[in-house]
Amino acid sequence: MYTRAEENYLKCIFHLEQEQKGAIATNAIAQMMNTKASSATDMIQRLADKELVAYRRYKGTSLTKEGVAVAVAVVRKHRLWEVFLVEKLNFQWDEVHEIAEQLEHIQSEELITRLDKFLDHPDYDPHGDPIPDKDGNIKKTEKKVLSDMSKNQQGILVGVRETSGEFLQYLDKRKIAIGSKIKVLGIEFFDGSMIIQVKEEQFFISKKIAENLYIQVLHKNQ
Amino acid sequence: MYTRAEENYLKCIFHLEQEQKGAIATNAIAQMMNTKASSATDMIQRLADKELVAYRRYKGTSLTKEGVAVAVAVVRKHRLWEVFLVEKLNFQWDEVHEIAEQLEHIQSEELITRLDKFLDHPDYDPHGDPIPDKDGNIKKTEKKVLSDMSKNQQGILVGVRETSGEFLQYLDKRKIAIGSKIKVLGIEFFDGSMIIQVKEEQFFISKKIAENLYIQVLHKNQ
DNA sequence: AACTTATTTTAGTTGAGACTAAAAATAGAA
DNA sequence: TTCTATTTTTAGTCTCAACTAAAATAAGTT
Ligand SMILES: [Mn+2]
Ligand SMILES: [Mn+2]
Ligand SMILES: [Mn+2]
Ligand SMILES: [Mn+2]
Repeated sequence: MYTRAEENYLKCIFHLEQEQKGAIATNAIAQMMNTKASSATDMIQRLADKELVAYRRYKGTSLTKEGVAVAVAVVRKHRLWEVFLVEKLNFQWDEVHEIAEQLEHIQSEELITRLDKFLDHPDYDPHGDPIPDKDGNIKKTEKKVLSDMSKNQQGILVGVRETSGEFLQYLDKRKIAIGSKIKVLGIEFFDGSMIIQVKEEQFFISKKIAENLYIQVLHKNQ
Repeated sequence: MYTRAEENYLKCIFHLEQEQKGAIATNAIAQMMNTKASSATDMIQRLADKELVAYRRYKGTSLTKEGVAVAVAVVRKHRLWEVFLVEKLNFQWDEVHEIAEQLEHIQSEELITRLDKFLDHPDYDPHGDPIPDKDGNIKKTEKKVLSDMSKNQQGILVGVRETSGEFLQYLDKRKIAIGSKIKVLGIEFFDGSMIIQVKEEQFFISKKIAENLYIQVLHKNQ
């Protein structure tokens, strides 16, 4: 078994590897972990001793096979608990992350197996992120960020990048949710802002918002 | 917020206070916590600094009002989670304690409020122990241990003292469960063993078993 | 009361995981 | 290439929660 801190660092490195290719900088890890670079170095070295990461000083860090396995297991637990909180306890999707940050560290294979079954083997969490299966396989949907779409394209909102309460509440207020059909009506080239259509309503959204919405593009006949 | 270790010590002291009156000996705490007396002293002194316990060196420890409140909140969480594990995830009653030991430390008022509602505000956990309400009130039933009952008395099994897997499986094997009606058919004065009747069947049980079964005594007409 | 034993506390270490400050390495600019 | 700014690592310190060994206190026995 690994400690809570070890699990959190592994998960952090895993998420960073999803976004960038190549070794992860110590500073990036420290920043995401809300800690100092020296603390990150410290932990990275411990993880390297345990062969959970490959680490070359000054060069960066990457997860080993075992490191990935541990990280994915934690992500699986996190997302399953988020589903539980929303589906069974009726939390809003912006309220569950902090609690799942705690629940993801509960150690019991059997618990997760049964929770997964109780939830009817969900494929996605409330934010549209895929839930790894028991063997660590992650169903990856080819999605693009809304800001990369062009005029008149349309698609389904399948996920969000940001998960802060403020952002999710911003979406709620506009009734934009996972599964919403979104059409790009116009793009302002100067600042990347957009006019989009969701159901009957049209919204102006900044580039910053558009960069945090994952869309599965629909083609003509869909 | 208190640390996991602090919560565990407070809960431990709480349970000891339920069984004995007066200040709790350091050794008793150390023993229940599976640690050394010196470690217990250390933590007790920290708890005393935070005014969670009243402590007089060499004399013993007792919980303050605040200490009781923290302990009861942890017990509430522990028992609610046990109900969840048994009622919703279909665990056996002997499998849930270890997992609940972890879940009881999850920090979220809202989570417990919603879990309680989801479970339909249960009064007792799977082992027959009362679940404190949100304000810390514990419904105490006057129960006695089976070994204190006399011949021909009968009652309902309302709780177990031991919660080890071996003991609970022993009961399962004999189909003795919370709610079972038990009648004392005979007592052997030499060793305190008993012959009891449960439904249609009769069992011989040792004094040790009888001391770990809590019974609500039924009178003549019940 | 004095001696012996059991309990409890103190003193000193350890490891995990954080921190600050200083040193070392790397990358970018001149 | 050499200087400078940035990144990263090392060294040393801190707190929490455990440990062992030794000292202090309490309890029990003769
Ligand atoms: Mn989350
Ligand atoms: Mn999520
Ligand atoms: Mn329990
Ligand atoms: Mn219980």
